[in-house]
Amino acid sequence: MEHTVWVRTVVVPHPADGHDRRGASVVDVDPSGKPLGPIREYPDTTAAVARLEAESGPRWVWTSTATVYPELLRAGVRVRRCHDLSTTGAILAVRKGLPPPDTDEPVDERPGLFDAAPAIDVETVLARFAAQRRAITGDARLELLTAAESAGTLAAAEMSFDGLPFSAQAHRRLLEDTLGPRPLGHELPSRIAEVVEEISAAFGRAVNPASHTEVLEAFRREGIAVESTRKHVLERIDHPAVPLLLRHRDLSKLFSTNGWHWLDSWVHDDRFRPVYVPGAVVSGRWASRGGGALQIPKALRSSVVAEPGRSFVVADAGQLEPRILAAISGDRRMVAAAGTDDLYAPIAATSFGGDRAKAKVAVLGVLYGATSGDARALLTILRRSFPTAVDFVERAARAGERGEVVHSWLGRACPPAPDGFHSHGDTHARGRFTRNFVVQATAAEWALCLLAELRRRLISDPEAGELVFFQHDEVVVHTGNPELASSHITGAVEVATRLMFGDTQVRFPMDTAVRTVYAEDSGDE
DNA sequence: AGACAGGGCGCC
DNA sequence: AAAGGGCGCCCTGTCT
Repeated sequence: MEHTVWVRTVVVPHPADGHDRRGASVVDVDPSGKPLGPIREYPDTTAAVARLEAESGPRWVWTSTATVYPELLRAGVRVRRCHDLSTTGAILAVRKGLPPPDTDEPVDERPGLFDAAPAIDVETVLARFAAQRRAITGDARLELLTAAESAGTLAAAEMSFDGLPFSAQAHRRLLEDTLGPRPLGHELPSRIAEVVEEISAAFGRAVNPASHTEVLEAFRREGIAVESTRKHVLERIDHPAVPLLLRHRDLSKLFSTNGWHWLDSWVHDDRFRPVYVPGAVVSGRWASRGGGALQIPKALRSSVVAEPGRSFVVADAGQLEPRILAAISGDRRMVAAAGTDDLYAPIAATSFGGDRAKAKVAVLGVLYGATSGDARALLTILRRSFPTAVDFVERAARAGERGEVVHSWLGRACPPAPDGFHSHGDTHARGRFTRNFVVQATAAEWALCLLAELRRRLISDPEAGELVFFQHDEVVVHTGNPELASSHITGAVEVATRLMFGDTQVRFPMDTAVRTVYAEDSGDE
């Protein structure tokens, strides 16, 4: 999280020419991006980075971690710090009101179609870095945001490379128990085929349960008017096909999304290796491409099994977004509530006669912009005792409705409203988006600072284990020493909170569990 | 045949 | 238990 004392070293790998090794141009720069010496040429990028990392451990400046770091990891080379021009550039571009760049592939990494010349030269990289430094320097929050974002790109690449320990055997057992034996070719698993038969029998005719129109049509023939096939709509219908349709949906989801084909594609050597895309969500949250890493269904988590002699420390930040709202709004009573382990309890006591469920609905309504009568009424009650917190998000909502841009705590801008927004757009939807953005984006920043600090600690204390999973407000460390890993998580929470909010009263308690299997044994929340 | 939109679900 | 924000992914159905 430090951003000033290390030397920055720009590294520009030469274009790959089909050989195993490619060279690189390397030059040290000062914090403004001015070269401190000549440009050096190295014949082997990974060897050069490995040596310089061991010697001085600079902050590496490169076009994008996603394109440079994987080949270093494959060669067994890891770095501690970087400045990722791609994700930093995206943050700065959106702050200038430009639409977020396509994050699939950095534009400057795309090789020209016909020329064999370097896709990008050192001068261009130096100029780009200098321009970014000019935009960042002097803004401590933006320094923190971009440093954390870059650290996140390293963590993402490392987690994709290392993978999440996963028992293919346990997963196959789950699939066979639930779906039947693996089908051949394009056949349906036996359990799904049976349910399809039963559904057709219940309707007295062949019905494809995956087709909304066929299902709606089938109900209509039975004299049942139904507007959609959503679960909660179907559940209100008294018909023998309903439980079969819902069962079919569950089985199909498992088969098509996390079935044998998913296992073949994403799990090798008992590691699930998803592709994380840091900062791909407008709020700064990560996305994943393929494998559905950030939507691992609960049912599948019993297949996430630690290696023998090791375990997972699973830690998620409880009630993160309401606590973030307390911190950024500075609402005195909300901050006091967020200083306790269960922030809903004091809010319930203050505003809802001790009814915790009502307090929770009211707070979530504030965060998301409740529209229903019930939740709005609760929101009005909440406002009496917590006016500063409620006003904070309502101001963001009104700014959005006017077509304005809002910012997170560290200065991440939301994308501009689309052209013609006032004439065609749903101003209330935009208001709900900007209202939620200021909280969700700040929560993502807090989590990113936590991740960066935790990563830093785990690198300097290898006994403590490795990061293997990160999902919005949750980290998983795979470790042979869970007590040590837990203590680093606690320390990282404190550092992240201080970096973001200084000496705040708001607490960010982590629900922490040590397990050999990722799945929860029990419980809610 | 391939792109795209919308319904639906499940994750935070 | 609601209902709001953000995603990814699967399916069908329709368009080119």
